[in-house]
Amino acid sequence: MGQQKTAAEGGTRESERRRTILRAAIDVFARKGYHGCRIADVAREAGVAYGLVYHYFKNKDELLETVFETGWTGFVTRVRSVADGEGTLVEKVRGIADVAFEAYRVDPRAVKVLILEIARSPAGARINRQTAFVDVIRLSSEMFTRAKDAGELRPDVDPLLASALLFGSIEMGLTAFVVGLADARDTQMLEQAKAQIADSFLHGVLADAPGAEVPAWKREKSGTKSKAPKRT
Amino acid sequence: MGQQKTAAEGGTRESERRRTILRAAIDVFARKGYHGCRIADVAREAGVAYGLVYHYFKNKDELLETVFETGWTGFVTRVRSVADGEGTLVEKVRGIADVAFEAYRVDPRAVKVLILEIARSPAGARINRQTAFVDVIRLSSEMFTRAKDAGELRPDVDPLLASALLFGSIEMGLTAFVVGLADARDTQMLEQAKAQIADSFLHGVLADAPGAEVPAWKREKSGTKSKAPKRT
DNA sequence: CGGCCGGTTGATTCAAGAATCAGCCGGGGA
DNA sequence: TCCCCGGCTGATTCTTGAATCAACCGGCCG
Repeated sequence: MGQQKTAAEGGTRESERRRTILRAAIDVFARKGYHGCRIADVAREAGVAYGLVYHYFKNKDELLETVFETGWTGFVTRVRSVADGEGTLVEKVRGIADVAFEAYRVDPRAVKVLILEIARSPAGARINRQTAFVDVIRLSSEMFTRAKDAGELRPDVDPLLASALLFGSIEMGLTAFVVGLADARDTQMLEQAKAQIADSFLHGVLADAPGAEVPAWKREKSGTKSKAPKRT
Repeated sequence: MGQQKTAAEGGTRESERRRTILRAAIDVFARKGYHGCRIADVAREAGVAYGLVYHYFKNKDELLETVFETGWTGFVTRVRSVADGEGTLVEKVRGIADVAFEAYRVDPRAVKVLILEIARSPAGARINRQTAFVDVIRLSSEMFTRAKDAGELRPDVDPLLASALLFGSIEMGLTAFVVGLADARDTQMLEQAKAQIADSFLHGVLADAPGAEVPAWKREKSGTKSKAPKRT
């Protein structure tokens, strides 16, 4: 490839080739799983010689590690900016769900790899993967702590656990798509899932108790059936 | 190994070995992960000859498969009996959280393997693992559908998604312990987590809107079945 | 008593696939 | 023009660990 990006531009030292390989790795990992594929598969997918993979990555594990860092840091950054930014807890929770689902919309394969191969990487997984994962939980945990102090959160809710539950919901919601339980082609459905995850997390799934004031969460979208809950 | 387990007693001496191996497999998988361990590790852990593992199990994969079936079917059975049994949605949700956390209390290692190695087994995962996993979601999804018809569930909530979210919450809650984010030694904490998961899922995490009636979920311990909608 | 038989052993075999390495190629500087 | 250099190639080597297998117990039955 003639492309002489070279160091001249200083910026992204990352050669085109390297990125191609990374991209191929994501696709292959998503399709056959980390353990279920060989380096040769990645090379073929990238249209590159076997050895070149090793030119850019020390070994197979570093390849996965890089896929992880690439995708994860972006996610963390966005989540952080939401969690640490201005806004009510409700907005922030919605914002975080937004970030996650947007990531999925943009690159479902990458999200699949993150969820399937890394979030639950087997115990052996050295390095920081697990750590990084935990970091986000902590990050959002702090958000909840602040919200709690502000009285936005029920006082008997543990922030750390709340944080875990939020991401658990998001992850499993996404997993439903990843696994094919729900049809990801339907953008509509993505939107709805995102909304419901935030809603359920914030307000619960129960029909409103009789006599309780009906909150306005239904108004967010088509407020059509807004009066429904009222049971006897 | 000298230890002749009094063969005279007849009974299940044969399956005794098998069970020993299975137990060892769970422990080793939990410690080093399926891919991170060799059969030799399992054999050593079980105090058994390498070859014997292959006498009882066709191959490494069948070993994992068996661990899975053993643990999972028990779980599914319990969940089913709760989901299909009598009771309000609130009780059932609590019941399901109960089942999961009890399983963890009884055998944390096994739960760890189920969560880490199987629930999210990489794409390649043959057989029904993924299917079985999806089945529970469906099972509980039906429970939610019924609850929805009975007016217990908010009408704008999708049952399938609700189901995914419930298990997502439970799983991530458990993961917090598995990963060491929370201290599992503290039985107290297990109880609290369990309660909060159900509470959050049912009622949300938000502080009550001003003026709304305050339900009694704060005292999760003492028969909270309070005033949930009566079915039938 | 002897031979059969199922459970048991662990060294040996074998395949997969990770990692290496001896070069090739093409551009650019001398 | 020729040589150097670094990205690039892919056959070869090496490691790992799964799976096999021939032999070994020790009870039990004939």
